[in-house]
Amino acid sequence: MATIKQVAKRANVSVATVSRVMNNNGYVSAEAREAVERAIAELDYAPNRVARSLFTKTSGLIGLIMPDITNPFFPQLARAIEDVANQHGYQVVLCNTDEQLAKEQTYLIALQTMHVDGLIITTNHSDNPNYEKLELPMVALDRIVKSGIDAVISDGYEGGRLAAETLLSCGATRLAHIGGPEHLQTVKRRTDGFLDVAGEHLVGMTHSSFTFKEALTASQTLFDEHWPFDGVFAANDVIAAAVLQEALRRNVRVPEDLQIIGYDGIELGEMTSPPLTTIAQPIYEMGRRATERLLDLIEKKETATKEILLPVTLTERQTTKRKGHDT
Amino acid sequence: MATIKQVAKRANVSVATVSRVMNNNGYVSAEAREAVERAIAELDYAPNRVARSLFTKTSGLIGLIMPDITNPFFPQLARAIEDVANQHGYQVVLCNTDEQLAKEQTYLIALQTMHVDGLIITTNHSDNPNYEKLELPMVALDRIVKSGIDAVISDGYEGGRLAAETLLSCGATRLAHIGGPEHLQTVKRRTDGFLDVAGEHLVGMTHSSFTFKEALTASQTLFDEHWPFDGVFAANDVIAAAVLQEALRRNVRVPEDLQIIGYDGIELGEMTSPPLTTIAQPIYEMGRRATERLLDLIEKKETATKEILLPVTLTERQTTKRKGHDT
DNA sequence: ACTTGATATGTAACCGGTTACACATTATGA
DNA sequence: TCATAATGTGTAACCGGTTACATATCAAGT
Repeated sequence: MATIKQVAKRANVSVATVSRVMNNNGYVSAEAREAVERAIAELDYAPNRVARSLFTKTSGLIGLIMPDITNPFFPQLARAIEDVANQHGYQVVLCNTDEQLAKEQTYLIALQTMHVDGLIITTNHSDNPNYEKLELPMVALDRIVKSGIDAVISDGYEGGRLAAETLLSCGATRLAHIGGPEHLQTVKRRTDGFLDVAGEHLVGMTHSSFTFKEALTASQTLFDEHWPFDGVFAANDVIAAAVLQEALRRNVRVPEDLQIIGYDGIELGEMTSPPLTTIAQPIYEMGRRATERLLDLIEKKETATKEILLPVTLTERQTTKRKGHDT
Repeated sequence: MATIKQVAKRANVSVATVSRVMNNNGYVSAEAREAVERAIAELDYAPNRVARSLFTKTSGLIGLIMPDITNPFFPQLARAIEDVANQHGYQVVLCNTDEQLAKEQTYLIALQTMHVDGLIITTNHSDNPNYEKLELPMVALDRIVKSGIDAVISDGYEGGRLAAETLLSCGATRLAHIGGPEHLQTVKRRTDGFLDVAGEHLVGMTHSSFTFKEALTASQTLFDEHWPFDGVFAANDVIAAAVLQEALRRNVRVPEDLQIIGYDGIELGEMTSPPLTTIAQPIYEMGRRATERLLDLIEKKETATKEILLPVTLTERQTTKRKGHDT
């Protein structure tokens, strides 16, 4: 890799001039510029970002902290983030924390010492003190961090309500629910919304983590302890898939005998048989907005904290009956 | 963030001594060491990786180039890679190329200028010349790059054979196949293995990309043009899920009337109803091995090229009939 | 007692950029 | 015509580490 010094020598100018044409600032004569550009082309020169980073204290790196990229909700988010980061010339560093404080702490230090320009956080125990003392632009995504940190979330409460309303308007009368991990506020809101509308119709409820295995166990518990019910709202699509599988295994017909609504709108929902009706979050959009916001924080030095709340929509597939207009 | 100079001043030593205790090399007296350690603790000092990087020309970063993290095969791979990288003090930079040469090229330059220590490549047109001229340790994962680049792959040919043998030994006699993208050698081998064993029994075959939507279209084509068949081998689990969905939609019973075998062994396979029988690649293991190999290349300066071929296994779930020993 | 090697530490050069500053030269306006 | 501003360019300091090299002390060996 050529260095700026080599370019300077070849173009018969000083490194300062080369730097000026690279960064397009300061005065440079037309001839000098041309000479430098030719030298750059000939040497296939690209400036060393590490060196630049040392001086400017910006790295073009953004840290992405998530619990586990393996959870099917996150890849889409990561993709959106990486896409817009990349469009703006940033790269993203992937960190899986498994929600372990110790791992988070280690990553935070690593990211800090490598001078990332900002952080997107899709994980945290809401009591995690690590972030607040960090002096880095950051935005929480699908999570709420209590102090003055920007957040991009979707309207879980409304989503929960929508799920209940849909189930009810599709003829379900005995509702059940499997909630998600209780420490996740954004997920708890789905449950809150659902319960507020379900009211008297609720006949059973349990909780599960977002792993399929546990969701299956939770589903079994739900069936064992609360059957019969004719409408289930699951806190995410993975859990919904588990409910569906368990229902089918018990020869319960879906949607005839039991209607199921999931949450998230991940691709998995299309792949089950029958495909899942779900409350879809605008996942890609959430990632995009979060990253754009972060870049604003980084580049425009905005400071006012903002919470961006995105709407959810019902994606009707085949685990619910058609309501209203029948085709 | 404190600098080495501040630590040195506080400990009443020179920066060289601080550096020596940080890196644990050179001679340092017990008192000096202790003073430095105290200063480090008091100032909460962590060395600036950018500065270190500039001198040492190593960054502790490895670049991960994949087509699309959104494709459910890749998150597990990414997780494995990130895990072992992290255990060795490396971070990973995520790059989604969509298999576009231009994007790859851009990433390659970006990664190079930020001095990544190595590359893991899970994508490429086998004719891509970009990598060969790069002087970076790298290993191809689930892909084969023709020149002398290390590769970690699983035994697709054997997997294809195993799929056919399983179908046959479970009583299928009319076999069909949906292959993957034809430019992917590792995927083509699955088809080769399958065809070699299926032989006369093959009644239909088509191809599909790895998106669910296209797979669904391909499935429909298969049914429209080649039905009846009683055993299908799909080139990956996403395609298998599509075949399953289409079969069920046509009221074909699985596995009674039609047996289906997928490939990959991703979690999705557990979540369909019924869950998919599949040829499982040791995905996490592949990611792990690739990363370990890369770190060897980086740290031990190994040079001999190696191709690591990992075995696949049959994961029997419920889209095939039980063969042999009935429980 | 004197050479020699091990131990200990500081100074300064270096990595490859950016930019403040000094110093020209040329254009502009009074 | 001359003061002043705009333009153009190079030198060197700086970012925060690492390490070669110089220097000094001390213990061991002869």
